[in-house]
Amino acid sequence: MIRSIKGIKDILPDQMPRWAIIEATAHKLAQCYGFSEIRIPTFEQTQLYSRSIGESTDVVEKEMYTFQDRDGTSLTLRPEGTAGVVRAFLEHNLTSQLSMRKLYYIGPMFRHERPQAGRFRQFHQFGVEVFGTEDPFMDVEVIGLLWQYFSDLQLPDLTLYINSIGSTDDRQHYITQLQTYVLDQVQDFCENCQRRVQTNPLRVLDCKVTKCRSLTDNAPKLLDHLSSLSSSHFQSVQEGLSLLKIPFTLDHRLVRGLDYYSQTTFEITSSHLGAQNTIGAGGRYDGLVKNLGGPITPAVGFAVGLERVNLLLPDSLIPSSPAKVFIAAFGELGRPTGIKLLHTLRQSRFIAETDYRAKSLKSHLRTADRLGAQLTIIIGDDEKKKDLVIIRNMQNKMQIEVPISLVSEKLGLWMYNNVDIFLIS
RNA sequence: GUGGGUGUAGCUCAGUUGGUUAGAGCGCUGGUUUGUGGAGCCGGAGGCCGCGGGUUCGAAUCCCGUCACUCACCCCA
Repeated sequence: MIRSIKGIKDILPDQMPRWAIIEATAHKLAQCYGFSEIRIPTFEQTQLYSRSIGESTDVVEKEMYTFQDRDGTSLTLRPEGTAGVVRAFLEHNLTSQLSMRKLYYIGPMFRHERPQAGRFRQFHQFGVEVFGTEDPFMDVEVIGLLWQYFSDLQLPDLTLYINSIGSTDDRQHYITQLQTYVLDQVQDFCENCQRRVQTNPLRVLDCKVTKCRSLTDNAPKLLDHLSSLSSSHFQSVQEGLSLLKIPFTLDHRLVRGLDYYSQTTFEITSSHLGAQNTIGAGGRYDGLVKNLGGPITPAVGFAVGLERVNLLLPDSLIPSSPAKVFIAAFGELGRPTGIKLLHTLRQSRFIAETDYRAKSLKSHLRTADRLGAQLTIIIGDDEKKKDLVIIRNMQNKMQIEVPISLVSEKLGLWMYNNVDIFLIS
């Protein structure tokens, strides 16, 4: 048997109502905040990702699905959304049309990681990007949208962490200080950190090993080394969040793993998720558009892991399925009449179903029950001869006889106008 | 890439110190007045016990390998 690829999951029908809510809420909210949807390709030239995410990041170094096109160019399945959005933004000159551009996307992303709770090789993200303003209140708006999204979906026990990693210059200065601090006692750090202090020094800060954490507790803080510009930007972000009453926690260890981030970074985690507990995260990336060959354009955005959202989504949000009608048609005369009625009802957009395999009324009713039908229309030879059908209320077993020509009308009254047709007869 | 755990019916799992035709619950299907569903009762279908090798008179059970799933490291949404 051919199985699906490791870490790549089917979303089966019973999960679809959950996904429908997750996506519908994203669309509704993003548009409410003034964002327009964009659909970008699922694969691009490899260099788009390596250049924007960063050559030495884990994502680029060992997690991308990269392959050769027939002409030899290197292509990659998108590991995240921002790079593609920026590329489209530049390619179609969305810069010049408006001074500010707000875009959102929903779709699958691909990363070759070892699967784990809340982590898959194909997963889905909802993300937003704002181009063209460095106003700290736009950071607040983006974080506010993210917070509102989770709160609309009633996800439990969330914490918002924020930090600022400053400008490129701020970081350069800070990193040398951090390195001296770490190298001073480098043998006390874990192997990973001993390597990281050279390759990606900031990540030493968010090492999970307790020994490393206590060592870095006293390390110089990035927040103390921001330029006055960066510092006041971050100050304004915090004031904005307070103004909107969005609770947040400062976390000086919050360092994003993708190279393009600058200034504000943020992350929302849930305590119900296991090891992969980040459900949404993002930040500013003021340098990326220029890096990819565009004009200097400040930008800010986030991405949400929708599988993780699904893990937290309470059942109470899933709407009950709409009313269904089942046609129990049997006998030489009843069956064709019922099939015709089924067709008519569907043309009137009733949700109607039958079971062609069922021969007896009993088996019809059993299927009706299993499908969760609210009403069953019984039509056998006896009914056909009188041009009647029986409508049975599956909840209370009440039945009425109705002329075939009036079935649609009666069903409409019962379903859409709340008329109890079983009492009136 | 590195560890730990788990692989028995469609699903959730039992299976005793190796011992005969491998079990349960749920689900599916049929019957229980032949035209009235859900509950009860009775019956039925459905398993190369993940795969390959080894030990043994005998392996679902012990050993080795392999694959898959899963959790964690790592990384990130």
